Amino acid sequence: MSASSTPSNRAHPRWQRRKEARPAEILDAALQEFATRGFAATRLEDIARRAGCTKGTIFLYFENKEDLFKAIVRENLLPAIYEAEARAANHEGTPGELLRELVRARWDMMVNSRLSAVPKLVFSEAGNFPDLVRYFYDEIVARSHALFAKVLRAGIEQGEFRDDLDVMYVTRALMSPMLVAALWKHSVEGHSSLAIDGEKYYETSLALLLAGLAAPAAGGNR
Amino acid sequence: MSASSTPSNRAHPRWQRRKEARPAEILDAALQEFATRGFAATRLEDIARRAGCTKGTIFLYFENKEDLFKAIVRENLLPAIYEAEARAANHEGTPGELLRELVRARWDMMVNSRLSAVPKLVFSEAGNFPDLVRYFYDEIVARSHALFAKVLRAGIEQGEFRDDLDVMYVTRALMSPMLVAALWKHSVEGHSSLAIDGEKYYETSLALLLAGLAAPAAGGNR
Amino acid sequence: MSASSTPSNRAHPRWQRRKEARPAEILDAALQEFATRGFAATRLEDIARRAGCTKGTIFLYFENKEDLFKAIVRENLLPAIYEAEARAANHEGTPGELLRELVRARWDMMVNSRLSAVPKLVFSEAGNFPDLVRYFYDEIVARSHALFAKVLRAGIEQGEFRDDLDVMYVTRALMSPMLVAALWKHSVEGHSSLAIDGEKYYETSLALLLAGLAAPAAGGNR
Amino acid sequence: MSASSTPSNRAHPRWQRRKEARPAEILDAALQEFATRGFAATRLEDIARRAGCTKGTIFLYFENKEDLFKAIVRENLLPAIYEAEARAANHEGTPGELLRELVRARWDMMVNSRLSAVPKLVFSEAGNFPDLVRYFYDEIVARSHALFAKVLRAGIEQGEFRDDLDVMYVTRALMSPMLVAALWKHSVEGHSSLAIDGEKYYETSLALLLAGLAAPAAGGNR
DNA sequence: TATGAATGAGGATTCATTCAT
DNA sequence: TATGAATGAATCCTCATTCAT
Repeated sequence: MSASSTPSNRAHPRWQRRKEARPAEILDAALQEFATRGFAATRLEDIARRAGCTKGTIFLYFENKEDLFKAIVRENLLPAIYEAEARAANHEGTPGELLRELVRARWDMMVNSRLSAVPKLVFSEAGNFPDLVRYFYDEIVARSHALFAKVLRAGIEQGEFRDDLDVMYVTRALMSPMLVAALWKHSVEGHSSLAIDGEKYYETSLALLLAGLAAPAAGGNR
Repeated sequence: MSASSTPSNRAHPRWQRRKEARPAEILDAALQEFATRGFAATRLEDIARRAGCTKGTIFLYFENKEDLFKAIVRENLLPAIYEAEARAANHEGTPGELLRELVRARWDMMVNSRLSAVPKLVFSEAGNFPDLVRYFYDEIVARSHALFAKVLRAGIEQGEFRDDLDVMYVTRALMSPMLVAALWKHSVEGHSSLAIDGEKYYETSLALLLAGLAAPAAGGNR
Repeated sequence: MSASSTPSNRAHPRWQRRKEARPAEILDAALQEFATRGFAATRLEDIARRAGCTKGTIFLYFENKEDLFKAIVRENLLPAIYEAEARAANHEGTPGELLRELVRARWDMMVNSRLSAVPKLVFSEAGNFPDLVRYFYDEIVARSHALFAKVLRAGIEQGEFRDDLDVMYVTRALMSPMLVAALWKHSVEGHSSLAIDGEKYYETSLALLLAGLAAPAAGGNR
Repeated sequence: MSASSTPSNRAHPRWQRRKEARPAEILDAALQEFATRGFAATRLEDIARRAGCTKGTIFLYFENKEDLFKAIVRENLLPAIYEAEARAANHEGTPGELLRELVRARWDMMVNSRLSAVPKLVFSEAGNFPDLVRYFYDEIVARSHALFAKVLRAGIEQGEFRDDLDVMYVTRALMSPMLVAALWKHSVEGHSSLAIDGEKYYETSLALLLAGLAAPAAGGNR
């Protein structure tokens, strides 16, 4: 509408800014509500209230409830995943170092960020949205597996990692704690007083898995 | 219609009287449906159809939909957990052996049995049934943690397990693959073609975690 | 079934007696329940419980709920009304005395007997059972009016009652307290602590109405 | 469809926005329907149709069916009763004149106005809504009794009314015809052709009761 | 004759969606 | 663009009625 790129010199900046921010605000509110209650149990009115608008407004930006749901995954996930892959591609160091870094980054995305709600959602609603599962699997899970597998194979070749395990299942083992942490955060925590220390969970899991992954010492006694 | 006077050879008696079997059949059908679609999205009619009865029949045995939901966890879980604890109490062998056995038994219960639907349900519906979360935590999670922690501490004392990790978080690390496997089974699998090999997942995870848990070799070079 | 008229010499007297008493027991239970809650809000199970049988049994004796409802009025009312009319026909005395006696008898039937539930029922359910209203009106109300009117006219002719009022409306005035007393009994009383003294109500109303009905004294100054 | 751009000349806009008027319209429709069929037998759809809206709209203004029911009594009755009391307080004249006026005003409210449905409702539903009975008794019945009793006592003191009757029961006797007239109107009338002439009923009843209430003439011959 | 498990139509209630404002 | 009153399809739940026992 305006040629200017700075919002401050518009006539009605606040209102205007809101107009552009609305879809994202709604998406965000929806993500939280859906992750908390599930798709079916979430009322659009709850989302609207959290987004600071009314039910009707949602329909200005999204076809219907289902469309809103799918947009969450679409809009939230891809940018995050592209960024993650880009960072990984630029890394230098041993496979062990790279693996640690990859896991850390993925942990921060899947557990510590706003996006932690997505895995909860996908697991919970898989039965109602098979398409979503496929999408999530192809775009997130499979790509992650490929990324991790590459690093694992490099580490095996270089003798840093043990070579008696199926790489694809090692990847899954590395991912399990993240998934559980994300789910825990959006299910047990917040609805009870049963929080866990995420960092400690991360460190303990990683310590076990990476130690278990290390190639046996040269004249080793494993 | 038939000359015979015995009702049993009628093609389709309008209904069967099955007072004894009904509640369990309904509970089972409900568990599957709830785990698949979630509480809110499941229609009682779907449960009824799967249980081989009609909507109305459900209300002969359960107060309402919520009562039915809670009964699933109540009736299914406790017997299983008692049995598991009893088995553990009678075990003889090294902590390492006992730990393997415990994990295996828990895996079979949480992943391979009909009960695998329960964790899926609890995670998904935590936001709508906080009481349930607390119940599940107290009766299942906390008890399991206590059981595992005891074995872990014994192993540490006997020098079999490393002593630099927080026992409670080691327990969580051991449990993570089970949870993910159970969730995977009831979300990704069956709604897509993305099955995983449970046994391979089990073995790989355990191999990594137990190797990582082993105390460093005497003159060790870990 | 049995030629014998004494129940005591039957083979299974108690059970047998029950069989014959059932319809009446059910009708009676139904009358109470319907009068308390109304037709629609009364569940057949409540009636059954009060009658000491089960739902199914009701259908052995009555077509359906509506049939049961109509039977109440049919079976209960006519015998009572015939008896009342017979008693009135045999009376001797002044119109004033006869009127007192008629009112008293009607009061006992409509307020003090089990039948007091019927007027409550008829008023409440008139909208749902227009036939019933017509039946009740023709069989009870109209006949009563005719009976009372005859006595009133006799009293007027003999100079005992004043002659400036419409006889049919005098009848209604005489009936009003009975109706209110019956309704009160089955609505306000029993659901609150607001009982009234029926006899006092009777006496006061009658005292007022009969005094008001008396012909002005000869050289009267009323 | 029409060339005009004003929506008002469309044949049938799908719905009308009538926030202000709706509650009263619904309440009024509900009063009629409830009084006709009773609470349980009335379907919300009937009320909606009569109110010119759909079922859903009712729930915008009332919690549920029961709330709607209670609102009828709450909203309709109190304003009427306050007004009635205010009018009585300002009256001047003999107790006899005041009594006539009170009865007339009450009759108009209880028999001739839209509110005549309320007594019918209260009597019919007393068994299902004991709270309502208590409320109705305290707010309407008890207050009316007090008002009438005061006038009656004044009349007795001034020698205008006879002094041999319990004032509270005289009040009841005065009220009975009104109640019966109101009930008649909402039960027998309209569902059959059995209308009565309200004014004649009023006059006859009052003539009898007031004549009966008059103190015996000085050298009287009662 | 009596029971009560099972049925299924009916009605209250919820909430995504529409649309007048 | 935003609102929120109104809608009506969808679903839980009740209960009269049936029928195997």
